[in-house]
Amino acid sequence: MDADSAPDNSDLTDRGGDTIADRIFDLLSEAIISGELAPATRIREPELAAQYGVSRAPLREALRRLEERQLITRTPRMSARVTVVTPRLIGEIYTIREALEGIAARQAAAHVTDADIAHLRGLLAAHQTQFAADNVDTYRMGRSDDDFHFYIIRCSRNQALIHILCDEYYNLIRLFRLQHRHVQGRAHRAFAEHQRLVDALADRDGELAEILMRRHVAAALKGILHTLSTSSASREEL
Amino acid sequence: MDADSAPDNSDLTDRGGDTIADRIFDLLSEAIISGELAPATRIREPELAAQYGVSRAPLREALRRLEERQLITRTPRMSARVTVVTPRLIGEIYTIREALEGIAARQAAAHVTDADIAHLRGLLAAHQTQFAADNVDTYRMGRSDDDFHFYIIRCSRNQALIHILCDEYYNLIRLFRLQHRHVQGRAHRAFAEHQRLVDALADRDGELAEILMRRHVAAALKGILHTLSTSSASREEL
DNA sequence: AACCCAAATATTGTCGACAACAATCTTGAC
DNA sequence: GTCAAGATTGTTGTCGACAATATTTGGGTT
Repeated sequence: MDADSAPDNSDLTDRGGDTIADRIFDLLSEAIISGELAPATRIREPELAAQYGVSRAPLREALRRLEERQLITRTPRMSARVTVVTPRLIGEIYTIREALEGIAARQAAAHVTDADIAHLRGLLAAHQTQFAADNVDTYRMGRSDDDFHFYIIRCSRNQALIHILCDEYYNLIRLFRLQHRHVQGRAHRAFAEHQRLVDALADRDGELAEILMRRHVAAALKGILHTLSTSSASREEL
Repeated sequence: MDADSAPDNSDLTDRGGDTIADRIFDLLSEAIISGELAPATRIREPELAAQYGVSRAPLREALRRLEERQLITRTPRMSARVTVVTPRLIGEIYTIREALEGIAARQAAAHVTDADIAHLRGLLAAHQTQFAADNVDTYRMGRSDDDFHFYIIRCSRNQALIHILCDEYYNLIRLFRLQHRHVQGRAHRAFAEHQRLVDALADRDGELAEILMRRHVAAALKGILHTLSTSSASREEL
């Protein structure tokens, strides 16, 4: 919208490797979860194609994948729109998350290496220093790789679990946080919970890790619902 | 392969409504989970396009969605292949299923209507007569709508759950059953378990329904692993 | 002034064609 | 006879164009 003149396809054509459709998919995913493409934004294919300097064919393939992941919503002959994540959907997802990340934590306890534990402690340390510096009460959700939850999920070595949680549903959670200016004030408690979780993993205590993770997710949802009920009352209906 | 001459696009062009890409997606899904397109089959786009009498553009969009649902596996510049569901993946999926269908059963107990219960009992009756008639020991998994599990999942009224289980993962389970000639001999026990499950739902006992469903799924996995270990030993390595 | 209907515009869905890359076959050398 | 390198075929990825449908604009009516 603001940059319709410069077709910055440098990133697209330069980086050799996979196809344009795949790269556009990645770029659009980023654009959506970063808020560059705001929720409910109408997506006009020629506009986007021109913006990224590509044809509509690979763009449409990317859109089809985004639709499959619920990042955009399409109706047959009308323009697609960036998905608006409703509180109801977020509740459903967190219910699923609680169960699935619990399983992931349990299985992670069975598969973590000492190097994994070291890496997780490193993430915790980084978060702690970030707290001290920023003095901001938000637990910034990392960019895929450096995210705490992502790492634990991947430690489960369960491909299906990794796919559902990391690829399909975390982006929707991010999208929801984006919409609702989610300042929870739960960061310090979450940090403590993370620490205990890593301790359980270090002990290879899968049962405890599952319980802690389930509580952690449930508490996060509770926090979300709280901020939602206090802020949305003045702003909007559910 | 056997029908390269007759472009049976009658189904495609006639049925008005949604787009060709959507219809091809449905047809290909059916073709894959019915075995018409056997696992590991190489998918050549021009061939399929000619077979269905359409262009490659909508076909590729459909393929992208199939890839996203793991029904086909693609590598950037090479032909796609129908996914081969490994025993490992099936184990992962059943672990997820156990948790998620358990939740679905619990939530279904909170939302089922008397009409739903009646419909479920109708399904049970139909299955019973089918047993008596066919005298075959397989619990034929229905075509989406008339399937027992599908119906319960939908009764949960949880959109995200419905999407993951019905849209994304049940097809993979079907695909696995297709590959492994899954004759479990568990049909009668499964039928009894289904009956108790409906009873629990009729009582609106969510807690019990969840437990029963979890056991039911876990038992199914156990049966699969059993047939796998006894048959694959003589046939194939895992 | 508000509302409804028709022309004009814009956008989507689909198609055929071309370039780049992978797979296969042929040919030649050892 | 076998292996390797080059030519050939086949397939994918991408593009621009066209028809069908949705959206917007403008005009007319109550």
